[in-house]
Amino acid sequence: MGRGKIEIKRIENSSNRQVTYSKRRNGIIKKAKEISVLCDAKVSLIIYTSSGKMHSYCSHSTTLADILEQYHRLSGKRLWDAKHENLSNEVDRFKKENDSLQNKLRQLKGEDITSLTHRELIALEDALEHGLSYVRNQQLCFFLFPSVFVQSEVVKTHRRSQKMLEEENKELNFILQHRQMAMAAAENAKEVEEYYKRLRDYGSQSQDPFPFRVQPFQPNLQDRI
Amino acid sequence: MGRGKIEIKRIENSSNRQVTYSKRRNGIIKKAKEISVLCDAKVSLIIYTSSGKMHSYCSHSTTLADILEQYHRLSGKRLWDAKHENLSNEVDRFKKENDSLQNKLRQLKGEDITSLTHRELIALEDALEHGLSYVRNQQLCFFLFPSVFVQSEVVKTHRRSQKMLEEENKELNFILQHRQMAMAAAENAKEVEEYYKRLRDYGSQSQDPFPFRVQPFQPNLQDRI
DNA sequence: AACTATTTATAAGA
DNA sequence: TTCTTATAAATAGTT
Repeated sequence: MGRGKIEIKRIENSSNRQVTYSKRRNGIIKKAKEISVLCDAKVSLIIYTSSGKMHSYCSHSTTLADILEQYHRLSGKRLWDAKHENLSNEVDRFKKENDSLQNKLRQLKGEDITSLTHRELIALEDALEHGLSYVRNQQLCFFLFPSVFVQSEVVKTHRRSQKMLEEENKELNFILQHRQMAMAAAENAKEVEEYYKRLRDYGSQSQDPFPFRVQPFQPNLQDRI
Repeated sequence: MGRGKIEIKRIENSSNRQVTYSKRRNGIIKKAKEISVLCDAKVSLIIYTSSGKMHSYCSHSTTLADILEQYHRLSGKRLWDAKHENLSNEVDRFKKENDSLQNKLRQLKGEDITSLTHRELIALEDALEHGLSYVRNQQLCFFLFPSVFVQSEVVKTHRRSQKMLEEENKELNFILQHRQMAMAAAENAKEVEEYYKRLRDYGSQSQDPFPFRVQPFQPNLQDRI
């Protein structure tokens, strides 16, 4: 219907295509209206091009949702099923992942570990120790460079120096203790001799034979380094 | 278009209406096909009468579900049922929870912690330490009762006794060190006096003034308890 | 966007 | 329903 007959195939000229689309779209929507009125039919028409513009027609006194509901009932084709199923699967997937993550978290917190094998326990311990070392290292970084973005190389280097510092500290503390003990020992040399004597018959006595006057060094001092 | 012009209003004669419906339905579906081919358009057409017969057309290479999906996106009108929306929400919820769990896990592994505050780091460290103590405790249980199902009460009790054991061990080690020192000090009393003298002018010398003969106790001995 | 020659759809009849 | 056909409607190409 027109000046010439056309073959029904894609119109390659874009503007021609656009014009034809516009004309025929109006035509088809008019037809849809007509059939819905003439024949008391329910019609839903959705039409859009690749350019994205969408037009739709839905016969009077119904909604698209109604029509789709009917479609669903009459055709038996459940439009949403595929989509629905996908979503359901997705939910399941996430649920499972969630459970597994929760489990891992609980295990890292030391809960629910009675069922683990020895090997798994060791792996868990390693993971925790690693985490702890990173966290402590980060705390140190935080303390030393509160406002600086700390790069991992710096972190590593720093970590090393931290270890060294700790070692040094331990040594220093040891020497300090050593000296304190030595000084105390010197001052209490006589008393020490007495203790020494007592020491020899230690074993027959149940109470501690060493009410030592020397200041005892704190056994947990190293923990506080 | 026909032998006579007709007014667009409901055709009251039922069989006429049926005939017209049939003819125009074919017509509109043909038009839908044509526009979809000519203009590269996506078309969805659902049409049915009160008598219940339904016909639908959907352009090639798409499905009705696709088109409705697009409709949803372009029009913003929701066609899904409540169930669907629930599922969508559920997926979102799980996704978020998952992200948060993943994040926590990463942090417990010591990753992504540069952005944490000091307070958060301390909490993290505490969590790791707790986890570690539980895991180590469990390892001990594993070692002690390899084939027994260990109930949590037993674990707790055992943990307590382990703590006590550790304390006792520390004390014993301390006393041992103490005595070793005392014995050594007594034996080296004279030397000690000399050291003591040296100690007084300590500060002018750069090298260690205390080449102590007393056996140094191992500073990491406690670590090995 | 309007025009119009032509094709297409279809109303009425069989 | 389907076929036929006269005629209304739609529209391709043009302005």
